[in-house]
Amino acid sequence: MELSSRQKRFVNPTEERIREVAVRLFAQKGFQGTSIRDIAGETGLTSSALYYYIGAKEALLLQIMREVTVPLFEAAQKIVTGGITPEEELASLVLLHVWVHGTYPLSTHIAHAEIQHLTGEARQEMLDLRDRYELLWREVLKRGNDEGVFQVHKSRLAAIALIEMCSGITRWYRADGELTLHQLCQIHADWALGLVRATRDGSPVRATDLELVDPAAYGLLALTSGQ
Amino acid sequence: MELSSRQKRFVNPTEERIREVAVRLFAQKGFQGTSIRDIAGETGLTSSALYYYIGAKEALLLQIMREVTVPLFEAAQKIVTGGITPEEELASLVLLHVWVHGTYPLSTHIAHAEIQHLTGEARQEMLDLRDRYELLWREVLKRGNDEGVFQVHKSRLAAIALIEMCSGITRWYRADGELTLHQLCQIHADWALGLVRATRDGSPVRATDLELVDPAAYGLLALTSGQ
Amino acid sequence: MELSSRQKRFVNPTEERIREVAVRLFAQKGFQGTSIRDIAGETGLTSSALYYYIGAKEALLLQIMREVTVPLFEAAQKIVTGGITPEEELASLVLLHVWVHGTYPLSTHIAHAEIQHLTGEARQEMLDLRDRYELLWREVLKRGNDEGVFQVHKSRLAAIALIEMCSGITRWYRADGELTLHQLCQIHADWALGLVRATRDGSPVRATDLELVDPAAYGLLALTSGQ
Amino acid sequence: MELSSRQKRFVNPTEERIREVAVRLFAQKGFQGTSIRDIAGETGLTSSALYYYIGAKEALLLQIMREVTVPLFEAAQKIVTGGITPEEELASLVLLHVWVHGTYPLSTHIAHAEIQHLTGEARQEMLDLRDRYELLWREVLKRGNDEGVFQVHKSRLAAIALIEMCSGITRWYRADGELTLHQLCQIHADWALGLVRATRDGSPVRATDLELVDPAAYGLLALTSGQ
DNA sequence: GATGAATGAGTCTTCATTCAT
DNA sequence: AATGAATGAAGACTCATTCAT
Repeated sequence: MELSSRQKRFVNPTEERIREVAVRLFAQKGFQGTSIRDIAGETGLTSSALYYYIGAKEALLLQIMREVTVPLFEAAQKIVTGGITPEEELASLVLLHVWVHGTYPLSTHIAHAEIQHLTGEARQEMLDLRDRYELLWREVLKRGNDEGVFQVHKSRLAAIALIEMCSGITRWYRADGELTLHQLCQIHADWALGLVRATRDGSPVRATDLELVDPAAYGLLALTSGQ
Repeated sequence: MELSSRQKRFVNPTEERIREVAVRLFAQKGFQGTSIRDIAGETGLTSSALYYYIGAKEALLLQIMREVTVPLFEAAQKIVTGGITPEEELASLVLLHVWVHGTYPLSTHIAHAEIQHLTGEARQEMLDLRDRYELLWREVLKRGNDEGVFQVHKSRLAAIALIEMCSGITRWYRADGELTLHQLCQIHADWALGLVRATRDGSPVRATDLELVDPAAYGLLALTSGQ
Repeated sequence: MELSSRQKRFVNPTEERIREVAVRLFAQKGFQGTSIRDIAGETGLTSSALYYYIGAKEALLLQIMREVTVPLFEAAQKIVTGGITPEEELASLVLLHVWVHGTYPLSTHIAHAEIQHLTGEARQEMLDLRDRYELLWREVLKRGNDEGVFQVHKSRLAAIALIEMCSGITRWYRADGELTLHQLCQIHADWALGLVRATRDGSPVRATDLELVDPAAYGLLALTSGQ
Repeated sequence: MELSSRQKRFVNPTEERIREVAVRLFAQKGFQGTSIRDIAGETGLTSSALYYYIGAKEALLLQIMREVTVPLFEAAQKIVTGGITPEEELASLVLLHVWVHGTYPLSTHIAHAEIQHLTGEARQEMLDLRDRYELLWREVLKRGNDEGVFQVHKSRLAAIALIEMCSGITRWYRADGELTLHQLCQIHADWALGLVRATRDGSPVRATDLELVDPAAYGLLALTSGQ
């Protein structure tokens, strides 16, 4: 699934608009449930004009997925190589994950739910990325376990369970709730530390004990759409 | 979404076969991605024959969803009214949930992922059921909190987080893995107790401390398909 | 290119009508120049009804091609194994070819001109059939040469040249001309004998010298359409 | 079908490149099967740039056809008015035809196969040219017949048959074969003389008996593309 | 219990072409 | 001399569904 030449250039207002609409519709009605004409209609373009920009419906899906999963993965990589304790790493991963999923609940939901509708290389690319992302979590769990800070066997399963738990937020969170996204991040981090039964010096580690960087400060995502 | 007269009767081998195939295909390719002809083809029926049994594609989806969510909800209700401690209730809910999701990963995945493709009353029915199911968990959390056994505020959020965590298993579990489903249930129950920071008499509650009924013993689901 | 199950059955009036129309349109406007809607329109069917019968546009083309090329090839095979002289064989092949191309000028023209629009196995099948057909002619030429009846080197080239010459008739012949198809067959046979400089006992062989079976007598083609 | 002002100028490297690509693609995939974007892609131009040069897709086809059919026709005219014997005329026509078709197999194939995709005047122009070309052959045959050199009645049919026979070469000939084009020309001329049963002074006329100008010497075609 | 035939609306996508710049 | 953006019509094909039999 190569991007058409048009797509390689820098962002362009029409492309942005298309992506915005597509993200909204894919999230609402699913990839298969959204027709090219739906997107064209809400964008104010003809469906042939859409093809000038996107090349194929699947390419649009891939683009939307990449836009949110690639930066998430890269930021997670940086956390893991940062010379901090396992509990800090885990909490940071949670903060990042929840922050990204809370900031871009639609795109992240799509990235999670529509992989099956990619085909060929594109699908493999996304599956690989997901696997590598899970691996990062898994290694943090393993190290925490080895150092006696966590008590969680089956790190692969636990990684999946933790990620799923943190992704649940996309199902209900919208920016105008009573809790700030920052608070939500903290709460989830604390849950994760509880789940892995993190203890340091005999007493449970709480999220509030840790000094963590607010993921908003990373400025890591310059997404123009994909809320 | 009324069931056609035919569908009210007791299970019938052809109907079962249809549901089996549909479950497999819906899980694999999504509801919209699966055509009536796909199902007919794999069942060995004509698509018009299918209509004799199912009435409409959406009715088939609803049936599949109900078949797994209704018994799950009813069993959960029984747990909650059972006069046991909050930690036992929570652990039992987890056991039940993981056991059902591990036993019927395809159907439960569909019930989770395809609600958006139901319309009208059917959709509302499923949304309500999901809400009421979440409410059961939420109340357990609240009681645990009130009794000082759990430390988890935001019980609504925590309920969702726990349920999502326990549902992650459908993404990878198949019956032939190295862990038994029984072990998986225990592991998840322990994680849940950790997450809510369950303590009794000053020390953390572990799943192994509790005497719980094996959900397999409930015999609660007589699903004929929908693995 | 498998035929859909529908197509395997015996001829059916609707299918026949479709094939008739398709043959006429493909011959007139080319395969690519003919749309499914064109065919549907002239058949009085909707384009979706068409798909019930044909499965795919390419399958329709393949069917039309097979219907005329397979019987032609099989009849040619019988001629070549018939224990007659090379000049009789050659003349018989010409008679057969001209007769088939005169009787079904549209289908044969399509079979000749549209091979490139088949893909995959279907294309290979038709190319192979054409090659094997040419081979039959070639072997007749070679044997005639070996026996000193013909003087034509480069039998492969000559075979192609002869076949092309005899196919030219599809460009102009329609049943209502001043010449009967029977006369046309004879004329072409005589040309072919001249081209290969057939001589027997020192004098040129003429088509009228030979006793040949009228190909109409073969009753070989039961084509219902495809004139 | 008027040529745009741009096209009337002398050949230009970009135009040549376009024609080269178009000839290759039209021959390979047919006129309708080749899109303007295909041509643009292989030329390295945008499709709008193409329009600057060609005006319309059909004009490109007409150009390609003219480029090869007009010089062929004009050269044939010169042969016929050249004060030579009918057998020399016929052989010369064959030499010319085979030489042109062997030298430009793609363009000649297109000129033969895609007439139906021209419309209006352009189509008429090409049909007329083809008819006038056939007429030249026909008159040669008639004269040969009248003079008792040929024995071929139905000169119109024979003309078509001969032309088709000589055109068959485009189906397989490429410059790198074992036979030179010169040899091929001779062989075809000899076949033609055999077909019409040319005899002079009681004995068959063979191509090698005649002194003929090598068509390559005419220098008649200054085609820049269209191999 | 089941099917062959059919439909109308819809699917994604490509087409030749235009035109302001 | 060339292009980026756009379009409207059309392309092949699939959809869920119906209904007489």
